[in-house]
Amino acid sequence: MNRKPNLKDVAELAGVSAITVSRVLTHPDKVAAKSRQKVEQAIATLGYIRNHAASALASNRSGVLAVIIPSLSNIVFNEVLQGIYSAVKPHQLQVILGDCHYSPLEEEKLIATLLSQAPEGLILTGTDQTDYARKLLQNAGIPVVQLMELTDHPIDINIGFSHFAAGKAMTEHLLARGYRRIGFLGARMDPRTQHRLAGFRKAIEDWNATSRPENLGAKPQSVRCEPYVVTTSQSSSIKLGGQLLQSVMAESAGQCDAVFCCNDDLALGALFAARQMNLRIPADLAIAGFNDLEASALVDPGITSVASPRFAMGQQAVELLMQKASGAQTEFSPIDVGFSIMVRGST
Amino acid sequence: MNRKPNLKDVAELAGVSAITVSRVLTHPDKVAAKSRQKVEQAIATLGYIRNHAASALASNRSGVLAVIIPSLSNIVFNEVLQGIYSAVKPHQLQVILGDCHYSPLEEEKLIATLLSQAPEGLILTGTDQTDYARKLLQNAGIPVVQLMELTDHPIDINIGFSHFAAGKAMTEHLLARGYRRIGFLGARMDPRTQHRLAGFRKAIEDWNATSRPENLGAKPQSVRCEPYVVTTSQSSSIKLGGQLLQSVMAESAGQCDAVFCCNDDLALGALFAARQMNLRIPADLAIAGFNDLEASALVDPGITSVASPRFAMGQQAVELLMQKASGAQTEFSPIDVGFSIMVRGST
DNA sequence: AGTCAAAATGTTAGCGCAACCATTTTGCTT
DNA sequence: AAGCAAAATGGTTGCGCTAACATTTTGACT
Repeated sequence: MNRKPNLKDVAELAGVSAITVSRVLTHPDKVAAKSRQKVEQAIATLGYIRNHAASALASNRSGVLAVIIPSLSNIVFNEVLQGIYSAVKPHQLQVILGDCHYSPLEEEKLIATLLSQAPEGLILTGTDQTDYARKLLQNAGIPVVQLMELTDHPIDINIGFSHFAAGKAMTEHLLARGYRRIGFLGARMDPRTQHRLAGFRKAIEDWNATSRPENLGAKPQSVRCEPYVVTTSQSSSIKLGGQLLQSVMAESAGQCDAVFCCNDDLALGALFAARQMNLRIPADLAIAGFNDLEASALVDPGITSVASPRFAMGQQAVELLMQKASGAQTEFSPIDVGFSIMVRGST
Repeated sequence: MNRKPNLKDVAELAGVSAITVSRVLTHPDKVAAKSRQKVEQAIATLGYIRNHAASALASNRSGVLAVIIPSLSNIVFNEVLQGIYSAVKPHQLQVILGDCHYSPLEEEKLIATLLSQAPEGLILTGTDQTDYARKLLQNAGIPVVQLMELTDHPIDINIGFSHFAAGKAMTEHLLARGYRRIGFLGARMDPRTQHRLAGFRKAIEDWNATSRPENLGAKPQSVRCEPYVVTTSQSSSIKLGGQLLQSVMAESAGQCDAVFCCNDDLALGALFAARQMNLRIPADLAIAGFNDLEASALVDPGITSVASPRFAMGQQAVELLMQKASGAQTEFSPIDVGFSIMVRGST
């Protein structure tokens, strides 16, 4: 006999019935210690490994959690993933991970594929799913988390923070510091980046609409704020940050005195490039980023950035999913995990 | 009827038998265009999604690829993963990913868990599996890839490069540049890092054992090379690189004139710290790293580092796995993908 | 010792699908 | 139009496991 041992083989060797073996694996406390030992012994002897497919089919529980992220290369999602993995462990779930490359259509296909695994739950990034994807999810009848950003019309559970508010807050910080010719450097322009840009625009619009008698910054308050927006659909990289800085400098005829980069990769690139252009930071040019990567705190000067609890978001997503799957609670209103501006030397 | 539709429901609606529906999903070319259309129509109408567990059970094919990496937070493995995901697509496989936190024991447990999914293949990082893990894998009868480093006794397929040779080559580069008081900064000290350190030691030992009449570097050749090794079990970070640089400077009483960092995170941290210590690079201190991260090329001066084809390794792992799974070939000798020293301003 | 509830174990049936082989239909050749 | 191979389709069965219910055993108490 060379085939893989199955439950029955174990049961025979242990001198019990198949269901008892099954119970040892799933509800060990429902089996008397004596039988349990015999069964465990038999399992070890045979090197038995339970057939997950059969188990899932019979029990209608897949033990699988599906996760879709927009990019494997962006370290930001790694931290979320770490949170997910850490929270998943006690629940005995396997994670099936998909990368949709920032494309709602790829995401839709992935959802369809992953749903065939009958996952216990599904964690998505962002809130821009296609209509068909939303329909699929509704029919699937499993808890779904939309992570990272907030929406007024969540599919189910929603955990994140407002990228609009964060973009606005960072821009207000730059304005408060006295910068008036502020560039926005944006790459890839996924929905969250667009919200950051919208926040940027709103902050400046509000600023210009307000007449303020007091002098708030180092520079004269009389100066209206002039935005310079440079975006590209290319994906972010450090190198690109340098290139975009050059673009914004060209566009502003060198007048730009601050740049708000849509993420820290661009900000680092801008910092390195600014040095080579012999710009003093923050005197000649302020640089702000987003995501608060480790390097941002350690370069000199440190880059002011927006921090958010990514690891915790991943954890919470799993926790709420499991709560919902076990029927404990059925409705959650969107959860705002907030953000904070980490002010450093670059502004 | 509110339950999920199954094959039979689709078959009835389409006016064909269940098996025909099954064929539309698995071997569409075996079904006449007319029936195929009817079936596809019915699938769309019902929003049918195939039950993967039942399919796997009946067909004895899980459509799953298991991957275990040592760390989600290390971007190095992300690039390997990207290669894996890109190669997996045409094979219609789902990836189940495990993170063993650099622990062979956790890896062993993960292997046992993942094997219950009856994956078509398994990709592991490194070659330091436990004996029991190796036994499990032998019994599982599926192709296994050990990735990233090479071994003389692979479990099955082995793709990687010699970290010993890379460590040695980088150290020889520093020696050739005339540095004679070289520090090694090591964190976490996983097997690959240890091999790099061994290569470092071997290069210096060889150097000191050789009498050389010619003057090869800027500094007098008569000076024996003095190694300073500082290691920690903490995991790598940029910040830690700075701390380790201080340690090695303390240990060498400030004599250290070059540091070989076991990865680029440490090297970046060392670079940032060195600047704050007002050390000129590479005049006062040379810095070498490992992994060739994007930032290493873009900081000023650029950090000399060891590059390896991580994306390609991931791809190749999947390709060979699938070849083997389809029985095309049964034996592969270890595949050395090599490495290259990217020389930059820091040395 | 007898009673009885609780704990432990067993029996039966079926989850949804695809392999296997049997049968029917199609389309081509003479 | 007949004959025939190839293509298309279908019926039956079982993959390995667990839920639900049925039965037996245990042990706490009177």
